[in-house]
Amino acid sequence: MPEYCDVALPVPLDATFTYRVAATAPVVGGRVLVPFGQQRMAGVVVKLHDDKPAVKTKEVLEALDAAPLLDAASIELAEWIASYYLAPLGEVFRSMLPVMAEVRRIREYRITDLGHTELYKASELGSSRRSQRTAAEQDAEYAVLNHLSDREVARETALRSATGASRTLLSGMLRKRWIAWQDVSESREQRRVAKVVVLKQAEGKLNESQQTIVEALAASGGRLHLATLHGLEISPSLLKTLEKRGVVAIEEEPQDFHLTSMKARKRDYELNAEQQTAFEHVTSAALAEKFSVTLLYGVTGSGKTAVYLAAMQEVLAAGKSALMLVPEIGLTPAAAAHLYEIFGDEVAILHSGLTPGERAEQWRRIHAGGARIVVGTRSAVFAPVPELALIVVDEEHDSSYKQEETPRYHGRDVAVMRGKLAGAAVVLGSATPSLESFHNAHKEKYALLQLRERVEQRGLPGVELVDMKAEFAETGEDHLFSRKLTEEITACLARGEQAMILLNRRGYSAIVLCRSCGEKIECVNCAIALTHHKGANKLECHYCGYKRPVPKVCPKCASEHIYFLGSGSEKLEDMLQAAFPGARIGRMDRDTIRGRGDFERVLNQMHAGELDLLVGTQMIAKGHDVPGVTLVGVVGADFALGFPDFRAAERTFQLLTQVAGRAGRGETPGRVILQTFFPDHYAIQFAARHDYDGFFEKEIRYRGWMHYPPFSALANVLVRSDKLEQALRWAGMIGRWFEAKKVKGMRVLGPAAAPIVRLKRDYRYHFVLKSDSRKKLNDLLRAMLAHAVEQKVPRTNVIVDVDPLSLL
DNA sequence: TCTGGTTGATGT
DNA sequence: CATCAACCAGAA
Repeated sequence: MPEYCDVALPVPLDATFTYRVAATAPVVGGRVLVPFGQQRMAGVVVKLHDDKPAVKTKEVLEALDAAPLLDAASIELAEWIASYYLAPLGEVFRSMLPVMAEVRRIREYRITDLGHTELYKASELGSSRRSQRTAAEQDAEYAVLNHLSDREVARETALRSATGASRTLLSGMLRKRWIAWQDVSESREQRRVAKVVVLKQAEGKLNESQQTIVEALAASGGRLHLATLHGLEISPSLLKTLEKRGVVAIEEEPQDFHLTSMKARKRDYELNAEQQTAFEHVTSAALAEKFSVTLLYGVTGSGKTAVYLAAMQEVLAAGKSALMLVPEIGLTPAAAAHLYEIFGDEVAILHSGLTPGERAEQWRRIHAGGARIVVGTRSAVFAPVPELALIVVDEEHDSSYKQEETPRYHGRDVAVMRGKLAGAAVVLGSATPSLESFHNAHKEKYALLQLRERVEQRGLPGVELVDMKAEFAETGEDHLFSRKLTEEITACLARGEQAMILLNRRGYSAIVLCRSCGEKIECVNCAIALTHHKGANKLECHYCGYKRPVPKVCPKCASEHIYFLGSGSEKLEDMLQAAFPGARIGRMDRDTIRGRGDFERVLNQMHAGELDLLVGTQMIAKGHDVPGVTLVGVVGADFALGFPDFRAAERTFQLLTQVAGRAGRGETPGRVILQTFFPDHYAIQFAARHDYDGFFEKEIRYRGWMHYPPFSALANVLVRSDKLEQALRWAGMIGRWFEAKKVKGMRVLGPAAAPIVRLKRDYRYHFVLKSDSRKKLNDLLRAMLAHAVEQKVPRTNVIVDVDPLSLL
């Protein structure tokens, strides 16, 4: 047995740690519980060896897995992510393995000699007070000392509930050395147990109802879940009696992971000619047992999902596995129900609503081979399915695939790398492919499949542009919706049809302004104007969540002339209700949709025809068919075009195309009224014509001129500190280092104030790096981080974002 | 990231 | 001289 193991721990350190192997043998790709500083942590073993390290080693406390959780390809994938995105390996594993959370954090306290002395002194001296500490505080401390003096140790949770001591109080006592603590965290078998009734002997006299139970048990092989028997309306006392007589026994067994006992029921999709071609291509790629990437570019409503599902059925039938990634909001309970219907218990659905425990349970089930079809959001790309043949990334352009915290990976790109390592087919699908993916298809790095027709020969909706500048000039009034849109909504309602209205901004009004002194009311933590939320009667920061009451007078000059400018979805709803008093209006934005259930509920109301109008933010644009919607109004979706972001045009085009695609999903053709302040902008023009190819041609040329992706590798380096002076100093220091480096083929822009210069109390400065070579970029970033750490900048205060989607 | 030790400011 | 937050180093 090797003597040492190298362990990747979930801390922001670019290193693995070497431990001595103890009695239980760790395995590469399995977890171990190890002491780390004062704490215990679970980490992943990446190497077993006999090289005595230079540093002193501690011993592994416990090997948590007898068999690897991660195979060689998964470890390689993790290492690729760590290297590509410059993230610590241990943090990558934490994202990959929900079972990393299966450690129960326990801290035990005990009283020290000093603490005993203090307690003794207190009893001797009675109530005398030695210091200015409050009596209440002193009493609380003695309560803790008394509690601890009665026993060897006490767990933190027990101690605190028994004495009511706060965390601050305990840390104060630790400083005075009256008490001491120890981390005794242990692995926790997260598995739920189920009670099972086992038939022991069927002989003997039984009454009728007892006989029923025994027969039921015998019929199902002598074992039945208690829950199943309860379902048959059998009284608990009856079972008790049988148990006492030794006829049955009630045992506990690890909960079976099957959430449903539905069998996969193959469904025949009716595919049109284009879909059929795509289906055949995807299926043969998936069963070819070699790596390939296909971009499935199909207009909204062309039936991409049917192609994926049909291909996944073939994969399943061939005894292999498939993964499907969907954007954050894409997994409604109805969609899940449909998946269960066709894949039965072969599908695992990983949505954002799962608790860590449920997530771990699903992970184990997949790992054990219990589900060969996995559908989920970003992190589902790591699902440990055996014999992976196909990975589908639906809506591959969607920004929710980018993780905005370490490790800052892109789910689509990880999917491609995983496909490469596993020798699987990867299918990227979208009606508005990202520039990167379409470019790759052009260069024939990816195969390209197109679906040009909507299913059932439905046409794409006609789009009419309304120039809001002209509208204002003509009416002399600043209305949220134009005369044209009002007219169309009126007509739509009169026909008894439904409409969706998009305003891509939350809240009531965007800015609160004092007319006297010009003061904008900003967040206390961020350099951001607060948004007025009328319903909640609060001003809210959309970045850090800070809330404050609506002021009656200006906080700066006490003037009463406070104005509310700009409009959000909340105001739009109000205005529409005022303009169309009879209409039933629903709203969909982060303020009205709290859980997945809310999303589903509003969608159902739309389907049932209980709503006439649905207003909302981009949430309403994301791929859900409501056949009754014949009109889509875009009140505001082009704000981004006013900002200096090289992806603004792409994002706006995608949003407009997606939302326009919501119209005319049923029999009746749809119509789109697109209000804009930039009627001549190419993103608007091409979106209005449903001309993705035209947009791509124009945008790709711009990217080329400007050396932006996909023609360069991009990274954003953000330096942050809660002290302005320190942020500036660190940014300056790193800036000078970049300056001195001057790598050929690399451009470093900055340091510059980040677009949001203060966010969540931190001051932020950033650099944008462009490179003609991925390797050069990666090397430079690596060297920069090493330099920053050397210069004592904490690792977490320099954030490297490779392939950033936004430069915030 | 978390923790503990050191240090310098604040205060009795 | 005690107390406390701010700063920093180290984790195997």
